[in-house]
Amino acid sequence: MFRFPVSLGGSRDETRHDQITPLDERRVVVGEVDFFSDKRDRVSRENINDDEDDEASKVHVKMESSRVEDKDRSRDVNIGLNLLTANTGSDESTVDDGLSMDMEDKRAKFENAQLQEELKKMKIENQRLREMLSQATNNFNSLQMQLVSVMRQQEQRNSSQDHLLATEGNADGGKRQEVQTMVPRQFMDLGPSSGAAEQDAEVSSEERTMLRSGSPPLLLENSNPRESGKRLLAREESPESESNAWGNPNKVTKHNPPSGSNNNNNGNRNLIDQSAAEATMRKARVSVRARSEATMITDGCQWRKYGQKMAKGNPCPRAYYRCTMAGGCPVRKQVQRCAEDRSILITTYEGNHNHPLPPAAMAMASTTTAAASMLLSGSVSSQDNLMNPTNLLARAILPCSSSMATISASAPFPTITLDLTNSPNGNNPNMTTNNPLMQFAQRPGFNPGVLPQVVGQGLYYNQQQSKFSGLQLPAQPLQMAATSSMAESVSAASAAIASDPNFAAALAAAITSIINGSSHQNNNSNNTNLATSNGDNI
DNA sequence: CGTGTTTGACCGGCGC
DNA sequence: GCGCCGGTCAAACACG
Repeated sequence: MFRFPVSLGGSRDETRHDQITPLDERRVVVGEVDFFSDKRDRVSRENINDDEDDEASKVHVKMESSRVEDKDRSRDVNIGLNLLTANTGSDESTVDDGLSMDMEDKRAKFENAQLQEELKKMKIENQRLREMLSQATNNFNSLQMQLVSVMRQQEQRNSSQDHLLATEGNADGGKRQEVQTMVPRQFMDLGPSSGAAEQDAEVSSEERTMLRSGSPPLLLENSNPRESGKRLLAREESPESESNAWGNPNKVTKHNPPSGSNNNNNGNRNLIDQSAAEATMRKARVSVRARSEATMITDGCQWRKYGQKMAKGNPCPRAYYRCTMAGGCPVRKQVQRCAEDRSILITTYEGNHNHPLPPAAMAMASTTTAAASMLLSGSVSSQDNLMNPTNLLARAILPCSSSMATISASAPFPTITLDLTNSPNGNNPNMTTNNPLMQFAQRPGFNPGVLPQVVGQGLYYNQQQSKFSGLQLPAQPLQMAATSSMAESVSAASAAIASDPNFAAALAAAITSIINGSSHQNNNSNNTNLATSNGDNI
């Protein structure tokens, strides 16, 4: 049996932090800093509320509703009460004695109050629906524009590919040129999808490998007797991770058959494409810059340090960590202090978890995964250190400024950097207020069980999940996941939007992921722990 | 004794 | 081919 804590707050450290004053917090040097603690959010926005911190979601929901009620109460003064007394007065007999008059009056008031309560609820619901509609419309427009862009790119690619096939003699050079021009789109297909894009993704992935390694990806493992095979195999902690191709990215590409015939490898195409996509996903990195005096940020996962190196150009050593929550989990992270500003901690995540995550870990995982999905889906420009200002989806998920999130697709790995060190308020050391991803993850009402499943690429549950039977995550057939998860994801996303407009940002990434045909398995509806702990989210 | 950390060695990729 | 560099391994060590 393997159960994760259901508290949104995650670790006990957070609970402790909840009890200390900001002054204490400054004094205490913690071992880790948790960017997804909802404490600060609550302190800043809900300091009036003295509710217990047992369940952050409940607290938040309570506050939100009370806030609305306050707002509506003021409306009552203007509208409701006057109407109420006027109406009752007109309806009642003017010759009644005072006692019955009072009773009737009270009853009428009570009824009117009830009606107004209903009215309030309907107004709130109406407003919520409007927001949903607005968000959905925005996202739809963004996606539509992106779709058009993608289709255009595909057309260009197809035409250039035909040209390449015609001039097979110079295929190599031609491919290189093509790949270079297609860099922003080369990660387009992350999962098993249909259509030409799949083929293109496969091709471009292979070619990317060729470009990176400088050698064809074919049979390197066997062709290199110089213990490369031994080395590579030794790097895989478990046969599972190797079998599902979530291990070393280099190795993954080496397992792929040659891309010599970049079309009609139908026999293995799905497998190849998936491997390529997974390899790409594994390569993608999400870097989080945040101010912290601690040695490592708390992201809810368990990490084991496996190395430390002095990186060039930085006097601070870089530490390498591996996720140890499950055997063979390919996720790794690097932690290093910024050379310019030692108070900035740079944490770089790589890979995807192949096991269920506790709620505390889902926050960070979903954030980084959303960013990675966005990066890999081509939703953002891969121009180094530039966000394409015309990319609406990228702006939807990272609308604040280009200084907050930077994309780097330069070799060796495409990396998206979430910079949490710049605050519009200037002095907030946690710097999360202008980051929708962080806002979303920080919200007390945030249901960490929603996004990870919506963002399909993110929290990858493979067949190893049978080890974690305590989470009631039965493996679903892939096809079923592809169909049912779609509807459930949309439903979950809608629900989350209703509770939080900021969810739109995450939804943008989610939709991107879905559109890209990610082969995620939907465990949201099955994860009773998460569902029950945050069920009163709306 | 089990688990996690440290640290020197090793490997592959890449540029010259 | 060589050297640099990032990343990883694994033996030694520390700790509870």
